[in-house]
Amino acid sequence: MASTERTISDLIQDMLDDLTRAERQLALSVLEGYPASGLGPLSALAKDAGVSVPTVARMVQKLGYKGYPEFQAGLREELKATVKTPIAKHDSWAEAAPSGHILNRFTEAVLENIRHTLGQIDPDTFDRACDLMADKERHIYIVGGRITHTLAEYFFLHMQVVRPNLTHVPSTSNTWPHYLLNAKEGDVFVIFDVRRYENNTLKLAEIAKSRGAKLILITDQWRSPIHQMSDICFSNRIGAPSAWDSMATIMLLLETIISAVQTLNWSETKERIEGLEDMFDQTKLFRKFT
Amino acid sequence: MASTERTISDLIQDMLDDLTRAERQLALSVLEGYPASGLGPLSALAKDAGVSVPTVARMVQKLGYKGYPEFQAGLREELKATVKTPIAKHDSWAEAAPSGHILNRFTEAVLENIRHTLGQIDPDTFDRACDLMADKERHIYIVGGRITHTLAEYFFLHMQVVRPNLTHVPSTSNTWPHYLLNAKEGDVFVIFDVRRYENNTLKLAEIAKSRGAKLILITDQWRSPIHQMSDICFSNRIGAPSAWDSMATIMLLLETIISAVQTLNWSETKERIEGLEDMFDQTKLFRKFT
DNA sequence: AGAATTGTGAAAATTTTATCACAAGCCGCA
DNA sequence: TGCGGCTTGTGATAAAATTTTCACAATTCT
Repeated sequence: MASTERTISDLIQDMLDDLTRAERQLALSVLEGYPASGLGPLSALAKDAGVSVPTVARMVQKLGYKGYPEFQAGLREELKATVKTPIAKHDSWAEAAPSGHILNRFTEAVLENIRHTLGQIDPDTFDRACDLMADKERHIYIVGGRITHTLAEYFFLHMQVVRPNLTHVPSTSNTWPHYLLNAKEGDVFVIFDVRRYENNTLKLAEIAKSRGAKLILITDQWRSPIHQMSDICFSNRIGAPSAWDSMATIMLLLETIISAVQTLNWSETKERIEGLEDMFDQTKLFRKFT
Repeated sequence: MASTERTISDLIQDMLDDLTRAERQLALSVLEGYPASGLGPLSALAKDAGVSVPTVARMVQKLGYKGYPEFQAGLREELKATVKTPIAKHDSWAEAAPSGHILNRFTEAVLENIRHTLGQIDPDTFDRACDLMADKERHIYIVGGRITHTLAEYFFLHMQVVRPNLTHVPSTSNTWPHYLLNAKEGDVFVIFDVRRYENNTLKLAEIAKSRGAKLILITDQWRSPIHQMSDICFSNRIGAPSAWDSMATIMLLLETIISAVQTLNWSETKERIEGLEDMFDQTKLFRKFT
């Protein structure tokens, strides 16, 4: 490389703060498909980023290039240089950090968790679970424990938009017996229980089961004892280089479920979502869609 | 042309034997600086390979492309795909599910998010942030918004064990002005703000800043407006095939931070953890671990 | 309301591509 | 050696695409 070690990507990143809306939109688009997106025609890039052609032209000059072709030449130069590096292997995620840095170690572990967890999920079971949760006739109770109640809440928050008829039950609270009074046959309990498994939650599961409810369990690889009575059980690998376990994989699973359920109920929940979005939409950050 | 696994490089190599002298010369030149050399102007490539312009034009058509631009488009396409980590290209994560299944689509998107996000984190910044959060002299305020308050709570929950002196402030609540009364110079605000950015949170950040606090912002790729006044900013890619964004990447980041901070304070953390464990054991909240 | 930013549409300048006819070069073969 | 057949380069040119720039309107921000 002729000039310096600084890549165009770095250059753009540093400028990111001083850019205006459209420019940032463009910059992010360039970084998004880096470097391929910058190697096509200018007009294609503009359309891709959702900005106008002149914006791209102005931006390129702001970056210090005389014109778009020169900018492209820079990208190609860089590309040629990186391919030469034998490091093409991706053993480091935070590329700027040494491979032993916690950023890389942790990420590596979580990815391994994801691979393991997803590899074990039976899609039919998954679909069945989603069907259950999409069924608006059934009331859904979402039960979280000491650590998992934040996950439960997150799940609740989103499911609330997708469908009516659900309740968030913190198993740590002592009010949960009241909720159970209303539980009826066919209702669904989505129960979070990871180590150390909580007695409260177990009790709650037992009672719910005895009342004829369906139990969907979200647990770890060692499986909460609840799994013996649960109808559907998702076990997630949660190990991490930390004093605690990682819930990131569970988060991924939850979001996937939300997405699936939302799709199942799409026609009916679309309006709910749009209404909500409108209510919360205060930002002018994005161009209006036309 | 789109769906097959065959790269243009393969295609060229296979043809290599049937080519004439000038064509082979060209082909080798393309492979030499693959793919950068093919992404410049046709004339540059010709000169590079030491062949004439028409030779390149003829060759490209021999490869089955309608013209040089189309050939370039193919290269770019390929480049875009290669940039995806081998791990992310794995098209079936839930191996039993078809590759179009939401389980695979969502997972792939999240992995791509992780790759992007981690790739942009500067490890020095990360370390600096962790140092700040490990400093027990500073009081730490953790601020979440409408969606992110669950993340904030999760973060709070764990940081609480690692160190004293921290407060969880839900920006949605109207009680937060009270918290600010106590904020003093040198304190740290960890602020969560993803689209759609919340005015409450922005106001809170402004006031905190004006009182001399350090601001650590956790936001999305578009960056909350708060980033202009923040001392440290982590931007996470959060796009997903869903009506909502995915917080899984943020979760990963948070857990990594927790792990790093915990390591910094280990001697003290250890005792706190043990104390906590004892307390929970005594109250029999958990089943015995065997 | 005024300033800054951005998009529109278009036209002009430039570059790039595609092609052509033809000469020059290379090769095997008699 | 010299002859055809094929390949390749030259130089020129037409066609196409791309870049660059402009003025002005729309918009967003302050």
